[in-house]
Amino acid sequence: MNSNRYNFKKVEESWQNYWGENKTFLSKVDKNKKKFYCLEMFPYPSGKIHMGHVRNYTIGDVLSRYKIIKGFNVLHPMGWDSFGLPAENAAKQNNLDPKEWTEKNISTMKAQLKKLGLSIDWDREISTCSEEYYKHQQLFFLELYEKGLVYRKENFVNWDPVDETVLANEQVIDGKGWRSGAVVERKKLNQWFFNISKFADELLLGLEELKNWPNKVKIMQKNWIGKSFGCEVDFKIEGNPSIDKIKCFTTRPDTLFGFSFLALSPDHPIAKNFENDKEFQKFKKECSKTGTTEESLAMAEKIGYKTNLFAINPLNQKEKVPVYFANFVLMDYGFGAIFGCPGHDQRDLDFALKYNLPVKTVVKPDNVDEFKVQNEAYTGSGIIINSDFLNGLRAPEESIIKTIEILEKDKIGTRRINFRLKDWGVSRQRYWGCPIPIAYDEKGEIIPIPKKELPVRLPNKIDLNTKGNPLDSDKEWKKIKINGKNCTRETDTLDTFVDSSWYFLRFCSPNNDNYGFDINDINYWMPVDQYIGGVEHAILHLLYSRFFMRSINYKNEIFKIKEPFDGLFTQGMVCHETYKDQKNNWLSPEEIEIIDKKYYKKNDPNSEIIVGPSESMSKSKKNVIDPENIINNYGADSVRLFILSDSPPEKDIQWSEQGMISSYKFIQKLWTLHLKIKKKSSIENNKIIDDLELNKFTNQLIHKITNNLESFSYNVIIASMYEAYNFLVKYIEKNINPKNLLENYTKILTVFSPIIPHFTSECLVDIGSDQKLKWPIVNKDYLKNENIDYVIQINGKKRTIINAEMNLEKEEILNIAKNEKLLDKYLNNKSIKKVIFVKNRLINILVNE
RNA sequence: GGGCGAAUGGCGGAACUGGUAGACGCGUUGGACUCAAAAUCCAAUAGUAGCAAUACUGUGAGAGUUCGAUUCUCUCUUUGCCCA
Repeated sequence: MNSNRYNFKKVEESWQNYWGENKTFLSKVDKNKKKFYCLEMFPYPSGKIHMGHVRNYTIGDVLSRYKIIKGFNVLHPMGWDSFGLPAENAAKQNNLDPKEWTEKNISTMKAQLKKLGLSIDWDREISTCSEEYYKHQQLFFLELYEKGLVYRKENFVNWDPVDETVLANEQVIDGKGWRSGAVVERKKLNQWFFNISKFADELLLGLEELKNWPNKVKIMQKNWIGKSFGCEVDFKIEGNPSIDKIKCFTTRPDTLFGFSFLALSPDHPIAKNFENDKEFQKFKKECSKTGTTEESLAMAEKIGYKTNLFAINPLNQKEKVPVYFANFVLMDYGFGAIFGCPGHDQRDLDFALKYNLPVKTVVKPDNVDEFKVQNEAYTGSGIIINSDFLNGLRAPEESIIKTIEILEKDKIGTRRINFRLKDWGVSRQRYWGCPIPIAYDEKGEIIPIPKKELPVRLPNKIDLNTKGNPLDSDKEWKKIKINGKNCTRETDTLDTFVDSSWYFLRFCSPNNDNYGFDINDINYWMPVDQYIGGVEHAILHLLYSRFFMRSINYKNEIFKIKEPFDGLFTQGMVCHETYKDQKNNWLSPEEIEIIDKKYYKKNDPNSEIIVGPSESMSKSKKNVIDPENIINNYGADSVRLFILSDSPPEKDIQWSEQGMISSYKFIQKLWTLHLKIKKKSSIENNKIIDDLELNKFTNQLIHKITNNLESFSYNVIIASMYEAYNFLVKYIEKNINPKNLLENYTKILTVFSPIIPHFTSECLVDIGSDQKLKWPIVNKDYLKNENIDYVIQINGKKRTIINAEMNLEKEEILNIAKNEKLLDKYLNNKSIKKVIFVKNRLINILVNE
């Protein structure tokens, strides 16, 4: 019996070797074939692959393999997003070189990915930290600089005063540095920016073309870009002769008569006038404690500082309201100044209630006579009231247009479109990133590094334990002579999002030495037909990539691509239960054992374990399952099968050991079935006619699996695989036609092959099939059944099911129903009012009660 | 605080354009094999009542549209994700 067991280790290894040696997945430009570019988001080489990778790359692999069998010329590459902070941190901690650390991780992870049996063209492997990659990126940077899409300006960063370093947003926890614990300050620094906002409107419009993107991602990007229509309004200021007026942006100029204060960002230029005011300084410090994220601003209590200034209502030049600095006004949005209308904006209302400012109602909902805003701002539509000459206008549609007209006529305001999207700050004060190819002369003027001197290489030996930016403290590296002039290099490196903004182009021509890509390759392979990755990149990475294509395309005759990703699929996370002991320490699943449905710490029957909810696998909660162990124990096909089986790919999946084992057992059962089929199909049998039952089943199965492959319903495919197994186990017990069995079985193995490629390859060879797989064509005749179930409803309630011929007419079904004894009690002595008939589906008989 | 989703047996989930709710898997229960266990195989499995045929209830809650709603509309509850 043991000899009949399926040896996944042997089989999987031999097929992985076969694919590697024969370069089965090598892709070449072939203009006679239709291309398909399948790309999964490339991993950061953090050390080992995790279950999220397994899921991501399995989904992509199923699609790639399916498209290959369908006859497409498939490009399915893999690379490494290998610059970034973790390498620098790990290097600091263990006194290593980030490069060595990264390369070691890449080789580990590559070996792990290969064990999954992915259909990847490894000849196209790239790594963003390699000179071969980043030298092209530096050239792009210079080209963008020449086109005026890159500029330098001062901007705020999170500054850790103890470590003397700039912190990324995720390194700021509760307003403190993650490492030092020091209260983070806001500091102004000169930084490089990509002019993404230049393309704001185009990026917004482009979303409409992306038919194969999930709606939610498009909505997120739309909100991120945040186009709003409104106008800028000048408010005359009294109280300080040097301040004449303040410009505000508003989307609701029609509520101007409801204004009761003017609020400025603490960073507004006017703040200079208050620099010496101790109260203001205190207030500003208080504001800087609130984080920079929108969330923290929205949640924070609204605080303000009242100035001695007053603003005058521009519409009637009469009303005067106080001017405040307020923590909830952002300098980056509009002009860093808003007028507060508490009646119709919740934030303004919160502020007004706190500082006892008047609340005026200027919009009244329809169908209400008396209306006054109390504790909740009214933002809905209605009629303008209490607003002098605006009274009676329909808000917001009519009233906004009308008010802007008036403001423009009186030259106190201008129609204006505003975007929330800010320019992309790409400077990072880090070592492990792509050096920015810029230098400064002795006067501080910007001197681009001459293109022929690229790449600007990172220095090899560097002390990472200095305070501040390591490159900045490398005095030798910084020195450079350009055209005989002594210059200093830029010591910031590029945000790693720049690296990932064009890597999909590089995959098309990974070995092109003189430029980042070859235009002929791009024209064939791009755009990516299907991009697959986590939803956490829904905004930044995808938007930056879309921008980067436009920035290359800008003032460029040859490069035509604007949208890099034609199709997008965002997969869910892999989750696992969390465990804690009584001291509140996290425990990993390996430390747990379950006896009689109770959880214990291994070898400790007295321990009590608190089982927490299933959450996304993370090292900090220790609820991680190591894919390599699982692959070693159960094999790649079983893991692939399980990771696809339990949930739809776009939703979260719960990791379950039980589920994993059952997938493993299923592969074993399939093997047992395979051996039986092989034996059965080799026996001569005098039955000659094709077996209708099997042909029907196979064709319906192919039809179902094909549709579900197209719609990413991979979990339903697995269900169909079980159904196929259940069917075949019973079917082969019958007296069958061996030739027909073999034909159908080959087709079934073919449609299983994207999911469990090692297993099906082995089986196909075992039954003498050649290696050239062809996706079976469905014979539509077999999709129809002669007999189908008709649902019989009486007054809308299902009463019985009748199996009868297909395509029966209403009267025929009605007659059958009338003769059905079961229905007598519902139909006898009743008159039929109406009959609803849906062909080949149901009949609903309405009778008088 | 805002934006966007989701809610179906004990659990994960399925259900074409409104037309048999619960496919498939896990778990559970019973049985076969075995000295025994594991493994494997067979059967049952939404709830309530019933020996059964069958009947009633049932897709987070409440309403609405419809001959018919898991599916469409509105209100609410809970929950998840995202916010440089």
